[in-house]
Amino acid sequence: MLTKQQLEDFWAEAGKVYLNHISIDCVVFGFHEGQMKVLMLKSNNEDAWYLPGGFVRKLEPMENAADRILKERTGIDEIFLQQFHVFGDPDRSKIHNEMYKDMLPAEKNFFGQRFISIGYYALVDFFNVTPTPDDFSEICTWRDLNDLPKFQLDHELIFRKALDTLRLQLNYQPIGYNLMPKEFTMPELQKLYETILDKKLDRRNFQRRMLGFGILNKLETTRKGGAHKAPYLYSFDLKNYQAALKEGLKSGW
Amino acid sequence: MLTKQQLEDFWAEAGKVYLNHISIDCVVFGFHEGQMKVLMLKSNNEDAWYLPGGFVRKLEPMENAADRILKERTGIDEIFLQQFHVFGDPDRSKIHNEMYKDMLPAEKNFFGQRFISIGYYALVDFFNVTPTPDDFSEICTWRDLNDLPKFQLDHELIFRKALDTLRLQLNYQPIGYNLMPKEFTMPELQKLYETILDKKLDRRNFQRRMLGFGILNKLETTRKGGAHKAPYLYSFDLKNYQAALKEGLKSGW
DNA sequence: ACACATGGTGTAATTGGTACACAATTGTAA
DNA sequence: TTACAATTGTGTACCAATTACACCATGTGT
Repeated sequence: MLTKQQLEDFWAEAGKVYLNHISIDCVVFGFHEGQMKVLMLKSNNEDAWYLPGGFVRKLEPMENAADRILKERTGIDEIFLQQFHVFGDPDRSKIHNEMYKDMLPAEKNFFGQRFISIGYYALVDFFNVTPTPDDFSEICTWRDLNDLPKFQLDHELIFRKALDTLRLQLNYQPIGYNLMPKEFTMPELQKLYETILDKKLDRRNFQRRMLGFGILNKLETTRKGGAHKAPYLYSFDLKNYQAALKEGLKSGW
Repeated sequence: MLTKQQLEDFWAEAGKVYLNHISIDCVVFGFHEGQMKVLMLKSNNEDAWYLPGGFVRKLEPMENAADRILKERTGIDEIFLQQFHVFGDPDRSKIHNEMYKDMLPAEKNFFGQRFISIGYYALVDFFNVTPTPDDFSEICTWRDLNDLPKFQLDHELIFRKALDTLRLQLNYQPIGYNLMPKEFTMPELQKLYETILDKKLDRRNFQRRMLGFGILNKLETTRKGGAHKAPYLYSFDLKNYQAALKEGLKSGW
């Protein structure tokens, strides 16, 4: 929760800069050590976590707004973004709306209005991100999908919908390319698919099918260090990948 | 184009009733005599066609707004609606914005602002619809997908995106159920699939696969009248259909 | 040297999709 | 009445894809 002074500092001018009633919420996915992660922020002085978000400048394209918001949270310039759903329930930010209503007169309180929020999901290479809190948060960090905190407002709904969308678009969007690092092993890629699809896949059939798509380059090197046989490294053949996605990766996982 | 008087009558109060910056555009699909149709309106005094649309009341849920708008255009109460994309380009309604700018002072001209439009697609039974013009149109009617007029603003983009979405969701949404009448023949259903997928399908394999899903009831009666063998009539088994859609109709069309 | 966990490759059995052939039904024209 | 054209209903052989599993290779710890 903000003090009255903060509220005035931040938002006295907000209504002049940003479009009223419109907000953006982003679900940023990363993948690290075989686990899917989502970027979240923890409210100042509250045990409530929320998704990176913000507002749209009066003349700014939607995509630019999402880019700008995520550049501030991650440090990344060109980020893979997809609009996936609009969250427009009139009561979705009721708690937020009422939180500050006694501090500021309604016409000065940007937070007091109804917001229709456009949901974007983002896919990033985990190692490129520098999580950076915003003005209302003390922590910005990756959270494991198996260990999620309590969400603020309707942000759990937004997150779930993003994950569902990811699952449905797995064969039509360059999801592997954007979530994996430049070089990766086949078991690592399989883990990503298993997490998104939420089911086990057969190791051998997965490998054969993936290679069959013709979208991977097998590298000379192997990943040393594990206590077992060193797996080969692969990279995506971006050109072939994008060509294959146009038709959809013909596959019923 | 409206007169100044009309503009004042309609929109003097609009800013008090509707959310600023937010609009809804709907792509209403119907199916009749083997052809896909889309519901469109023709502007008063202009050769420009547009999609049914409207605005959201200050405290109204988005879905209710879309329902309300379509009830006015079609007469139908409970309509199958799916949100599919947001159109937020700052210049998307430039023509519209400037059309009335000299008639009314900016603060009174609801049309003068930037609109972020939420796109919904709707699926209706052709026979249940009574196309009804709105205040800015002289004609409201079905247009064949093979004979589309010139679109106003970015409405062609919206229409295309809706059709693409329909294609992608064919195995996950009750598209057949909502577009076909209660009783229909197999060739009629096949025509629908062929239109949405934009390709020919094998008659015999289509029939076998459809029946294999277990989502159709074969009726006793046949459709007489054609100059050929009378085809059987079918109806959807809604319960099985919805159960099957949860998993997605496993099929690569 | 050996066990063990993991990665890489091959193969047989099954399933599912494709491409047809052929019979049945209906209205029309000779 | 009969032949015919157009369309629907059903079956089947072939090919491709998926699944389930076997076996070998490689690196680490004992």
